[in-house]
Amino acid sequence: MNNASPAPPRPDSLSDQPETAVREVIVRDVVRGLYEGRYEPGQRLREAELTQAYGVSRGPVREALNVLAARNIVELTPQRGARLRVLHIGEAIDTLVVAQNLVGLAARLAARNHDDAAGRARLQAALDAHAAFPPEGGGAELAVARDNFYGALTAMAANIQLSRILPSVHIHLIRVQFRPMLRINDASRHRDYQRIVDAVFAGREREAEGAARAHFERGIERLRGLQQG
Amino acid sequence: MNNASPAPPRPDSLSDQPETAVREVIVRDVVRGLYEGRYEPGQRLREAELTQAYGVSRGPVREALNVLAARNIVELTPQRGARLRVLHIGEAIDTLVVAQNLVGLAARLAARNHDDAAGRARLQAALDAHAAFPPEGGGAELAVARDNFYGALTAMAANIQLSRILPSVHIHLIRVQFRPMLRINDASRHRDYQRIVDAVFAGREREAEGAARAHFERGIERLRGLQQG
DNA sequence: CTCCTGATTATTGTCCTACATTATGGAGAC
DNA sequence: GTCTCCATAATGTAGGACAATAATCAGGAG
Repeated sequence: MNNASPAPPRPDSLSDQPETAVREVIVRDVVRGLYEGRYEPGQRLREAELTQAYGVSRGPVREALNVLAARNIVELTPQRGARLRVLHIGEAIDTLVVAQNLVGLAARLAARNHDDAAGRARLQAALDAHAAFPPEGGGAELAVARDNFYGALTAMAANIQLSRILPSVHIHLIRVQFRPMLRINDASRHRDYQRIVDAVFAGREREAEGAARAHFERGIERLRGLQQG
Repeated sequence: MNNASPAPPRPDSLSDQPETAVREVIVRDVVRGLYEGRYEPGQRLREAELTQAYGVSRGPVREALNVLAARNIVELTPQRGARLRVLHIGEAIDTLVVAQNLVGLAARLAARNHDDAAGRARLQAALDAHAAFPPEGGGAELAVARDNFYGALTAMAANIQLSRILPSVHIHLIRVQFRPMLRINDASRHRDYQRIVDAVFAGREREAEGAARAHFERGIERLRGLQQG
């Protein structure tokens, strides 16, 4: 059974573990559903509905809800079930502050590994894919492209814990809720990404970290403005 | 039933959610068991054994395992069950690097809130409790005291996401595995903590962050030495 | 009319049993 | 000695049942 094939093709996802389970299917679909608008923050997730919707029994549904709760996507109150988390603005800012640090760290470490050819290729591909979207482009696919960019960046950082934790920050969920207010256009975001990648490829650690932090700083400032005004 | 009593007493834990469930009892006991040596890394966790040990059915046991997997405490392989995670040295270093950044951030934010009286009190109390242990002191209680220190620090940072994520980094699990190699004595750790607290209380953000980062830097260096040697 | 109280209902938390699916280990063939 | 095939063990899921709790609603006291 020693299959010597080099690497299993898994170009899309950040998940390292081969989660075959139904549970993961549900988890993924809920997250994707948030991107696509099928689910929306605040919505209640009743076990009965989910069992019907996915055609599975309550066991896997409950497990999926637990996973989603662990990832802070749903709020789980003991006898009252699950509800898709609603971020108020303060929490969104908190999230961005944490993400700012972690992505900054990722960029710094990635720059340190700037001679990793596979990492460079993946990062460049993710950047190109992100650029391919039209300025008014789609919601869910763009979100996935952004995830892939951050995934490639953290992969190049070669820090397992970082790869594990950063997705759990769920930057994209902020987007789902605050898209109208943030209105960062795709072009400027792409410029930010490009700047990060340039610094990373050149091995300039501090510049890479700074560029990553600067990108988040804008969103933070904008949300802070909304909070006070 | 609108019980107007102000706040339920929960002074010890970082958990904000009132998890009544059996699941959480198991999760907590496994973590504590790791501190106490009842469980050890690499050990397999069979559902049948856990159902017997805790006197519950497979449902809650499986849910607990999922939660533990989400917190990176157990490794869950699709058809082969759960196993308490074994960190090889590289992963331990990765963990400390991430923790270094996050705790540094926490210290900086805490310093920014240095006028928060309640936060100061809690942090001081945690520091005192940590100091109360004898230099050769107990394992599990000391680990809890350390957790409380970081809990108080992040609480004072007043960043919800940080409070949520930092515990999931599970710095303490490194200790469980690498205690013999690390041999940071309690006195020097306490000095580090004291330095952080001093800077925090004085509101010196950069110094607080630097002190926190320096504390982790030692452990990282030590592990790097082990890795190469 | 409002507020409080008690019963009804909906939903979750847990248990139990059963079966499908998949890894693991060993027996036997070559 | 290596390989194939099968028995065993363990997990993944289904489905039904019941207890416990929260939300809801009806009715009565003031």
